[in-house]
Amino acid sequence: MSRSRGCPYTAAPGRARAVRRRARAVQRAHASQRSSIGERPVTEEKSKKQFVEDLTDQSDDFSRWYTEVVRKAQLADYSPVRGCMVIRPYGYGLWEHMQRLLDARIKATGHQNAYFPMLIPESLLQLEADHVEGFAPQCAWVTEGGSEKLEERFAIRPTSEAIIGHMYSRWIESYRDLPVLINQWSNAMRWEKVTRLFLRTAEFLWQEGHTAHASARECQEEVLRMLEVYRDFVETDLAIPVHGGPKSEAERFAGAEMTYSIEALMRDGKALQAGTSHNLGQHFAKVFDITFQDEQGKRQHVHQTSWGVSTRLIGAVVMTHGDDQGLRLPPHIAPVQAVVVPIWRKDEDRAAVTQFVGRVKEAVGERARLWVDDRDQYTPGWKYNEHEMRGVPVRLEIGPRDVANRAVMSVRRDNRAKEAIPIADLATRLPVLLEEVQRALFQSALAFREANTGYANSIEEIEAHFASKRGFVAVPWENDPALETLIKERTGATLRCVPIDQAPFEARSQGRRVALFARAY
RNA sequence: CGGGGCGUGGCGCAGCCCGGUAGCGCACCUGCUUUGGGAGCAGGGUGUCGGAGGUUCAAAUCCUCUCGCCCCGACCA
Repeated sequence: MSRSRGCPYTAAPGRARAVRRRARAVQRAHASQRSSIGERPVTEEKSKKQFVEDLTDQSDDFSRWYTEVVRKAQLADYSPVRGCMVIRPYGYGLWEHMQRLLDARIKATGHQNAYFPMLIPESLLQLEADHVEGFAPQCAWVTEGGSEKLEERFAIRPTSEAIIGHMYSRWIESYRDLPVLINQWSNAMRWEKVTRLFLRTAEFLWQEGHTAHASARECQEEVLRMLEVYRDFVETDLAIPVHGGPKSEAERFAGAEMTYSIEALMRDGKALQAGTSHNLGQHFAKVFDITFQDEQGKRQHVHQTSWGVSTRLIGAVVMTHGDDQGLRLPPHIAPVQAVVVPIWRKDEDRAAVTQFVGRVKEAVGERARLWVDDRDQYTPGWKYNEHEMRGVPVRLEIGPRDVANRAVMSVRRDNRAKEAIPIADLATRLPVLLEEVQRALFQSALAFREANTGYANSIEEIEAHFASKRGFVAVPWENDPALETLIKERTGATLRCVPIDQAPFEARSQGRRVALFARAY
């Protein structure tokens, strides 16, 4: 038969089975005081079998769990350059699906893709004072070309407002040129002191949208439109519930008039900013001289927005859905949606199973991203663990018994529910099953967030909450920078955003608008 | 950027205190038996001990510097 070689996501050599008993024991001792918010009550009941043996439990050391799972599932690896990472095919596959789904939404809202250069002259960066103050310390600089020292050094883009502002000033003359709605998919670099795979790396991949509008009203509409695009994308395709809304002045993007974000809650109870949308007002228009003639022939500065999400979203997926057995990937972005594990004992079985697997592939066709794991050197049990660790949403076991029944045994990754699916039903049942997994992941993340959202009316109550717990705390809020600073000093929690959708808090807020506070990544 | 920890075959580690021919498990290769929750036996290959200097007859081991990773804090997307 034709072996399904060339699956880009094939696992490499397995991992050591030896459990580091001693090391684990030490870790547990150290971790026992830790907040156990990320721990599900049932985890203790692992009864007889540890399905995946060599992964640190989330409740033992969440950071360690994260790093291990990212590397063992082969999402990414460290590079020789400090703070940079190599995104491996399985991780890049996630990114490609995110790109595909988000790009479609960006285009559907009228934007076009373009590409601006990575090198930004220092003089351009310096034009906007807040902007340069925010980013200069984080810039990597190019000072030489070949063997010649450059007259002016270039920053490797930390973000592209400057270069894009420069170009827009040349492209925009009339109100008829507006709005300009451009997005770019690119890399960016920020010289970070502390880095974590995906969450904060020196170089990262992202998209950055940059738009210019004739009016402030239109500009603000764009800001909120894109925030909503992000919310919908992250909730629908990544199955991560988020709160979206404006940030405080303290958390604002360098050079922006107002910053909006979507905020997600990770399983260790820390918040993660998953996307941002900025109203840049006319700051950049003024310093880059981006003007247009309006219908009355009057010269005006444009109003601008910028918005972005990055490969950090991969980290968000890992930390929102992952459990002690490894990743749990949302089917919409899973590089492999269903893995087929063939099983046989005798040669006759093998032939029959192989033939049946071929029919299964045919039946599924393009309805799901299927991979037949027919690698000979691993046992079925080994493959089960491997694919669970890598988060494949559905496993299809096919052995002699299934061939006899003309069915496959499906097992969901999220809850291990088993179901025999007759081959005749597979084409319709599998896509539905994948949608069920997608929804279940969202629901469980939502339930987790609700269980980890508190409510506080005073600094004392906020302190009391963070003394023993993590998660979000909703606080009735009217812009109060002093209180915000106090909360940060006393609890380490920052104002994540003031949710636009206040419905989840109404029951307890008595009509008062709340802001969300949390310790954050 | 401060405090702590760790760098030894592909991975996980022992050896370091007390200097003396570099080891174990897994993985990998070959063969046979296996395959419904990380298979078994037999044989085999694998190391500039993170890097640079120093001390010494001799350094994985002692000293100095340096690079990287992890954790906790401060700072920032």
